[in-house]
Amino acid sequence: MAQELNERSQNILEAIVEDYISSAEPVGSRAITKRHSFNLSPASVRNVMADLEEMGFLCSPHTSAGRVPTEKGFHYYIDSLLQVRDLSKEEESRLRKNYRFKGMKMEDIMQEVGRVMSGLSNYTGLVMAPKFSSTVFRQIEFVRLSHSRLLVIYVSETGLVQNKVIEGAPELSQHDLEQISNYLNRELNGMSIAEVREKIVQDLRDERSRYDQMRKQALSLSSAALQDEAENLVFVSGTSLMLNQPEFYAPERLKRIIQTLESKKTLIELLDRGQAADGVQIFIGSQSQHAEIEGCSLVTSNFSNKKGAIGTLGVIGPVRMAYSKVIPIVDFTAQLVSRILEREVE
Amino acid sequence: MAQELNERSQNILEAIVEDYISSAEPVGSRAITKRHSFNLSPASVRNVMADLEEMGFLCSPHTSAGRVPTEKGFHYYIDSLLQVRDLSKEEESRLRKNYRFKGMKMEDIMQEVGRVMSGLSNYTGLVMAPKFSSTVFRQIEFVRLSHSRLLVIYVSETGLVQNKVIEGAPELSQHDLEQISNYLNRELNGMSIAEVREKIVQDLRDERSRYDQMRKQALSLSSAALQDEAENLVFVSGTSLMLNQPEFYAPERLKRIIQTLESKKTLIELLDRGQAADGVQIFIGSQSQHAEIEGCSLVTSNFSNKKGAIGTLGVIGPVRMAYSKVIPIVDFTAQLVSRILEREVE
DNA sequence: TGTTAGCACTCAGTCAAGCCGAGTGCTAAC
DNA sequence: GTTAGCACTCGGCTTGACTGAGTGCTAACA
Repeated sequence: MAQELNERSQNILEAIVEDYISSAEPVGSRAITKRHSFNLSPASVRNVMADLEEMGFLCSPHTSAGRVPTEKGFHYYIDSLLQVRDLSKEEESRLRKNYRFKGMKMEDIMQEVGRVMSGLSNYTGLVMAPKFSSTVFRQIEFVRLSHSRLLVIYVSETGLVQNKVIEGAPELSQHDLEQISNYLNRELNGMSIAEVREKIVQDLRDERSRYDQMRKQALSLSSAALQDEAENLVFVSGTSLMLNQPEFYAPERLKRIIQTLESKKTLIELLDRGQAADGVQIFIGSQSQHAEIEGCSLVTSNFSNKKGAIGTLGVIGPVRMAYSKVIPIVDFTAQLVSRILEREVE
Repeated sequence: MAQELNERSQNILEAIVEDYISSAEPVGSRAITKRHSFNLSPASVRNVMADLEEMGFLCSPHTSAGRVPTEKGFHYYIDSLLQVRDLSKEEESRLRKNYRFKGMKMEDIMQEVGRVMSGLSNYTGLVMAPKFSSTVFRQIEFVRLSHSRLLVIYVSETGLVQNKVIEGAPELSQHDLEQISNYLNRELNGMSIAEVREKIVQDLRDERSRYDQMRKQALSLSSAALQDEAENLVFVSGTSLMLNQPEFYAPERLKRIIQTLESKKTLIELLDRGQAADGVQIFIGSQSQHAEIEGCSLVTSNFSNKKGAIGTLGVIGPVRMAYSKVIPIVDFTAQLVSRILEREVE
């Protein structure tokens, strides 16, 4: 896979990819020699381009139309040619100025992060909040809504609030509920939801719970409340920016993409895959293995706190994405959000 | 405005509007005589069409292109020609089958309502939850997130959960907070948020609060918590369905529309206007007075419970909307949601 | 007097032909 | 190894002819 290219070929491939990124049009040999000063004639560039095409880095949509980088070409560009420099202090602080989180609850922060990332990059922003089960339990409250309906509210350590309605349990009074929540708040303090789930299963098997009525009720309530809880919260910002991309200007395609952004199911799968590894991840085109976002690339990074709550954020756009601009933005934002989760920044 | 039309003109106008709704193409005289059996020749229809055009109900995009209803034409159609029959029992129950709300929390119900409405109508669904200030207070809880940050959670009587982070108040212990929430839960029970706000202002002026420390703290905390709280929750479903409409297939237009659906600000204004009156409201095209959704119509209806919490839901699509199908859907859904708010249906 | 057949006219859309220009590959000279 | 030159390709644009859907007008008809 990691074919060797001599320096000239590398330079020309890089030039083609960058010109294509900014123009969305096939790049011709003359255009290259004009925009970049290689001291080479178009004819020589053509020779190199022919080689690159043979190696599979480029392809031409038709005989007389210049070349377009293939996915392989983009891969090579990203892996070997693209130099992402870290942001300078000034750039960082300029970026940081876009973010205002003071006094925001968790969902709003996630929303806002997506919005800003999208605004800075000019592509669609995605944020997946930490899986609920990976967050650390902070507090649970019960509110009786009606005779048979009970609202359960959990708060995670990071301030993420989840709530759920459960049916049944009409016999418990507000007083009982308070006792139960006090008990649970004491018992479960500092555990992750995943651990809480485990503990509940164990405790329910435990001998003691057969005799301690309150304990038993508490466990079965929280068990019901934790069942099939929506695991993922995904925030999408800047859907309309997809319309800036000329390559998406086909009715059916656009519809599929917008549907995908709307339904969030595919997005969760995509972001989950990004979560497998650390640092900035890049999925180019077909790598994503989702036909509905064919022609899209995804740049993601994880954010987390020390307690193991992991979320993922990123940017989705055309394969022809301005990676050199997007990567530092995603990288920086992920770090920033991690610090927010740790409450080092407010 | 309410011009008189003889029966023949009415029939022809109705036929044109309906043909145009289903085809999105200008309607010609021959097409009319073919699809509907008026026992009239195309030539006679043309005479009538010319009159209708002169009166402003129709217009022709160009000399040889059939006629398209104007907004005025649509108005007349809706006001005088369209007969919306109520749903039959069977239809109702068929519609009802699409909805499953059991065990859902309020936000999810709102989401789901939008989704189903959109799916049934094939247009984009909008739901605006009752203004927070119009909901009835049920319970308030405080959770300390960090030294200086406090999470406030309110639950409304309908089970709507709102939360907010407030800064400051580091001196209050968890015990203090419990006392305060107990106090507030007792004092504010059954009041609407608007009333709560009023009460807080009055009470803070009240002599007693100067001497009662806890009372004072409680009041100032809840005052901070209620300040500039996001009033409106809007749910949009089926954005991608906008792409089904051929008339929106222009880059800039589509972008504006999707942006509008995304930012929600304009939507709130629109839905607020719908809230002014009871029953199904219809805003046709320029009536909405928002250039960014030029060419769109909006069908809305309010839902509410007896305690005065009012929300609005509806459907947005092209002016050329299948009103006869949409209106009963919106109407029925609004009634259904009202009943859910009253907890007559679960 | 209202209805309709007939006719001339208009105009968007389609299709083919032709031109243009951007781009290529090959070859021969430097 | 580089490059100038040249023949060739092919998509995109323009042009013009044609088609068909539709109109308005007029004159004849019931």
